[in-house]
Amino acid sequence: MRTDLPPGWPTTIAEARALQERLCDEVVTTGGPEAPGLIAGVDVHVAERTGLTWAAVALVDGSGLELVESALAAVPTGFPYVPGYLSFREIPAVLAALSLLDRAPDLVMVDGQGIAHPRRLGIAAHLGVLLDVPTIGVAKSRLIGQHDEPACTKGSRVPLTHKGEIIGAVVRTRDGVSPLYVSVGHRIGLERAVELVLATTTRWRLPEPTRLADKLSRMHPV
DNA sequence: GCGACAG
DNA sequence: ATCTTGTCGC
Repeated sequence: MRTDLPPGWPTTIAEARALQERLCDEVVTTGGPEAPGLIAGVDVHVAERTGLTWAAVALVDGSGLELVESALAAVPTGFPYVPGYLSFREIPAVLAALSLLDRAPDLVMVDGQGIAHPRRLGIAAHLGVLLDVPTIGVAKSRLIGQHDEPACTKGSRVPLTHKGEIIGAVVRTRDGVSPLYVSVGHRIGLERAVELVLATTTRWRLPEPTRLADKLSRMHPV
């Protein structure tokens, strides 16, 4: 798995936008692992006080959903939060954390959008292209697109559309909780992405890989 | 010009 | 994301 930060990493919005417009053609929106043996969940926390961006990775067994390995890494915060450019703020830390894993994941679930993005390259899609590994975007709120309200029961879903395209699905992962925004990251189809998110969700709103990564990231040293 | 806006 | 305790609900 290629976890090195590519040379010429953008430092300005203009450079970042140019990179997104160039990389979006490399995203593969079909396929997906049938039964992923190892699924990684990633989450990031920015510590304002220390100027550090922490990334946590939770590697979960695809069948039993138990935690098999985890990693935590910090990198100096190098990019501001600008809607549409989240990857430039979080990916450096995420790659650092992924590089610490002993085993490579068959699938990565990212806290954020996949192709449900203005230029179809949200953080999950961007990370997938860099790693050349299947990824799914699992966001807690909407960035772009319109949709109806899904029924309140677990498993209910409605399409998320934008400019006449289906860019994701709004999925109720538990009865009565606010829905998740699931979108294709890389090397997977939307149907498979939604199936895998639901299959890895147990008793909480977030699927296990992402939930465990979130819990871990809240335990960063400082 | 005005409002929206992942984490 | 972050600031932040107790509290409402199942």
